[in-house]
Parts: sequence; structure tokens; C-alpha cells
Amino acid sequence: MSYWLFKSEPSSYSWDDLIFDKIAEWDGVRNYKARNFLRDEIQVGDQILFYHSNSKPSCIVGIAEVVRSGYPDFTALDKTSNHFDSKSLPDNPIWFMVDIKPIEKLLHEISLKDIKNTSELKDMGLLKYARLSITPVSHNEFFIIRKMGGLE
DNA sequence: GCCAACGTTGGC
DNA sequence: GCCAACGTTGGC
Repeated sequence: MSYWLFKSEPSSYSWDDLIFDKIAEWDGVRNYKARNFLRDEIQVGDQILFYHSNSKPSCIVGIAEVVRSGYPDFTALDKTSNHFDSKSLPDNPIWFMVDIKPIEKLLHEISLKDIKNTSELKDMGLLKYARLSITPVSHNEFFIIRKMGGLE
């Protein structure tokens, strides 16, 4: 099993939206590195740190899980979507997405500042590739954050 | 709202 | 294939 951090701006899609929807289609990712994770690496059962970016403060708020592995992002084919991409074709899609569901909310949120202040977390992808919306998380990092968040 | 970091585009 | 211009992300 692998671990990941997914960023979302709460003004566009928040943890509470995920709770309400029960399952989220993680569409709209338009970065090749993140696309490769979605298409090739992220598997059903992988655990996700759900991160609110551009927030006050930006923080990890909960744990989610992958329920469907990579499949073509249909919003890239939809002319009416803001995520439409004319270069992506039905028989040769460029962009991929997964589905996720919420598992547990952290008892306390872990802010970016908390992460920066924790030496064991200094190599997190979140810090190293600050603008990537999907980053890998190590087993160790995942369990440190669970614990900091007040989960078993 | 500013701006640094960095990915993408397109002219050459 | 280089690189300047431009657009986007996201912390602050």
C-alpha cells in the first residue's frame, strides 16, 4: 500500500464536501507529474492525506482512501468544462483521475507550519515540490502525521 | 494582493 | 533544442 498527499483549495473542494459526497471524482489535475501518479501508481486502498491549500492556515485535515484507480479524466473531453483540453482525445486521453472516499478526520489539523517544524517531516514531497498537487508520502511520514493529528 | 517558483508555450 | 514570455500555484 502507498500513501499520498492530495491538495485541494477548500473554496473549490473541501473535506466537508468530500464527507457530503461520500465519494469524490478527483478530476481536473493538469500537471504531468501528478498525472503519472494518477495513471500509473495510485492504487485502490492507498491512503491519502487530504490537505487544504490556500487556506488559513493551510493544513492537513483528514485521511481518505482510493476506491477507484486511474481512469481517463472525462472533464478533459467536455467542451463545457473549465478543465477541457482539446489535445486530449477519447481514444488517446492525456489526463487521468481516481476516485476517493473519506476515512477519518484528524482530531486536530496539522498546519504547514507544524510540518515545517517537525524534523522527521522535512523531506515531505509537500515541502520539496511545493506546487505539485499530488505528492507521495512515506509510510513513516503518514503515521507521524496520523499521530500528530490525534489518531491511533 | 503580492510575488517566488516553476511548468508550458512558441518563436527562432 | 534553447530560452524568453507568459500563466498558474499557493504561501505569506
